[in-house]
Amino acid sequence: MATILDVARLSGLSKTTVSRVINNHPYVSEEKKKQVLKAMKELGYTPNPSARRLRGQLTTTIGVIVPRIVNPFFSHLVNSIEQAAYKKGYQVLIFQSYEDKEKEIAFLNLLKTKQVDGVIMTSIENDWKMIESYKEYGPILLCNDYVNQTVAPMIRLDQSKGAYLGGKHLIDKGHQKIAYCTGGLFDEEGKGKDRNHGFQKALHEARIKINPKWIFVDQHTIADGKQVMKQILEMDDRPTAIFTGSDEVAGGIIIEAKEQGLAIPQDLAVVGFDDQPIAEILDPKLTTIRQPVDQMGEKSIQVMLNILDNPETEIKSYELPIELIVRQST
Amino acid sequence: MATILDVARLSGLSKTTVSRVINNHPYVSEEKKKQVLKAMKELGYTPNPSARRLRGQLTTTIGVIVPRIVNPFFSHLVNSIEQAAYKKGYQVLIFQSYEDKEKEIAFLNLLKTKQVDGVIMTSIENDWKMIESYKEYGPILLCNDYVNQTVAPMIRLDQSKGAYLGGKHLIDKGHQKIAYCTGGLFDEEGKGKDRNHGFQKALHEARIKINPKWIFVDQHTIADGKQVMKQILEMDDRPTAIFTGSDEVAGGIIIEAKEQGLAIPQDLAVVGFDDQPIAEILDPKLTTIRQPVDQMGEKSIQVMLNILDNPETEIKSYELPIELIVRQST
DNA sequence: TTGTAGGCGTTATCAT
DNA sequence: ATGATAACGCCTACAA
Repeated sequence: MATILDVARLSGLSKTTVSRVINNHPYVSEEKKKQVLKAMKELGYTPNPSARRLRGQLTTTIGVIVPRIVNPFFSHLVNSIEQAAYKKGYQVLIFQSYEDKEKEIAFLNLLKTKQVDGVIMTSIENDWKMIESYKEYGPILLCNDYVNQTVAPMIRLDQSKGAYLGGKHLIDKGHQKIAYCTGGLFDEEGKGKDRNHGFQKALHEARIKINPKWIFVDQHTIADGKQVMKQILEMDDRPTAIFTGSDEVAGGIIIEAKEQGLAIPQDLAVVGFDDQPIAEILDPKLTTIRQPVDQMGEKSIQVMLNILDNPETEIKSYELPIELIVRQST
Repeated sequence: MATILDVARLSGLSKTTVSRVINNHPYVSEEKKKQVLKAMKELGYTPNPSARRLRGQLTTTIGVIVPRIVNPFFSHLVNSIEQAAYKKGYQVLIFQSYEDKEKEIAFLNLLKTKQVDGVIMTSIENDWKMIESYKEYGPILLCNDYVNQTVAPMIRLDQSKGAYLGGKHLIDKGHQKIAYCTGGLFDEEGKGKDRNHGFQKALHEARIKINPKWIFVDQHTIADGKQVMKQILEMDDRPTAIFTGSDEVAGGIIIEAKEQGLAIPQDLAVVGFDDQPIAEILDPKLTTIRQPVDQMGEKSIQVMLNILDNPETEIKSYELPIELIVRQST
């Protein structure tokens, strides 16, 4: 592996001059610059990022933490972040936390050791206090997931509004018996509480009481959705509509419902969340809440680079529009 | 950021001793070991990977190149690779080439500069000759995509057989007018040629002539599939079945066909490729060729670590089983 | 069993 | 405009 010294030797100049050329510093004559460039090419020279980082340079790398990349919502989010970063000359390091606290911390350590200039977290596993302690090593930005106070720059969606829109839509369609399905819990304080609030608000406004039997928590996958549908089928008193926390769960519900001979939306209206590709693939096509993934990525990078450039930037929270997409499942 | 020197000072010992503790070397008394561990914890010390890499250590990091992570096939493949790597204490660096030659090379440079111990390529954009020149810096393993000679360890599937199975299945179902849809070209030598061969073989055996009008090249997405279906509908002489290069394209075809009032499989039988989650979501469920993603990841890591451990290992190619999954779309 | 010193490749500082 | 040198944090001969 060729080093800067090799280039220096071959071009008959000093390491310093070579370094100047590499980094586009001034005070290098055109002539010597050419010599250096030629030597670099001849040797197939590539600067060693480890040495650069060790030397304390910016890494032009941003870390992104997602729970799991196989979740289409996150793979699209990562993609949009990466695209935006690339345009600005930044690389992206993708890391899956698998919803594991320790893995999350392990990744945050990259910030400490200057492997990345900043970290974008699309989900939070540890307590914020734990994560906060890493802020001194570099900016941490929250995209998608968020905490309550504005303790870090956040790119967020009004999840509460999203759930409200979904619930309201079902009510407007004449439903009174509405089930609810979340990836989190139905606690006052747990994961997914904002969506819970929004949903509750919609029902409350219409003076509809929530039936606890129709609340399903910790549901994530297509398989989970099928399971939920099976449970519903066994009930004496069944809901006529269901609001879910993800398009995938909604998909599972629809598939299983059809399998069991139910008609969607006549026998059961279904609302998803995310507007993933699957929403248009399902038959009937899924009514869902659209999360503006591309904008989220774009904005995250914009804010992150801004902070990197100007560390004194005020910490702000940005809210992106979330909207209801009505299709055939309601 | 605390360094090894800080730990040494706090524990009243030398850098060497601290290093020994970090790396679990022998010849450290229990007592001093405890002191060191205590100091490390107190300072929140994390070794700096850049310094380690610069020093020429193994990085316990493996790079994976995929064309695009939003493609579910690749996100699942990456996932399985990462899972397998994690079990062995390795990290995975994910990189998207976006089917761009330069980006691919940029990533291969990480090998040169010892950022990763080895690279797993799930797709190849540049000529093999170009890529081969990076082999001197570390092992390059081909997983999924492959070249013709055994010039590198390869984990591959018999794509030709897969396409043959798909074509044969349609023929067995009584079809004579079979269309073909590929993500590559229909050349003798281009991308996707193995599948082309397999498909051609199946038809050839049944003495069916291929109708060039029914060949669609460079098709990748759901939108592409819809487009293909539209083209078919405009034909006077329509195929009664279609074999596609991906479940997504197949999905687009099915969605559009239903939209236009065609019945699947009565009016058009459809075979996909990959057996992605979407295959079971589609209605009717998709008959497709299953690629054993989990096994591919597992095997790739196994072979990679083996080579890392023992660089003289013979270069071999491993073939994993590919199979036809019959569902409702045929 | 423990410590000293040198070097990995780079860039910033300070000469010249 | 160019060059010598120190320093980033770590590991490992070598010495004690």
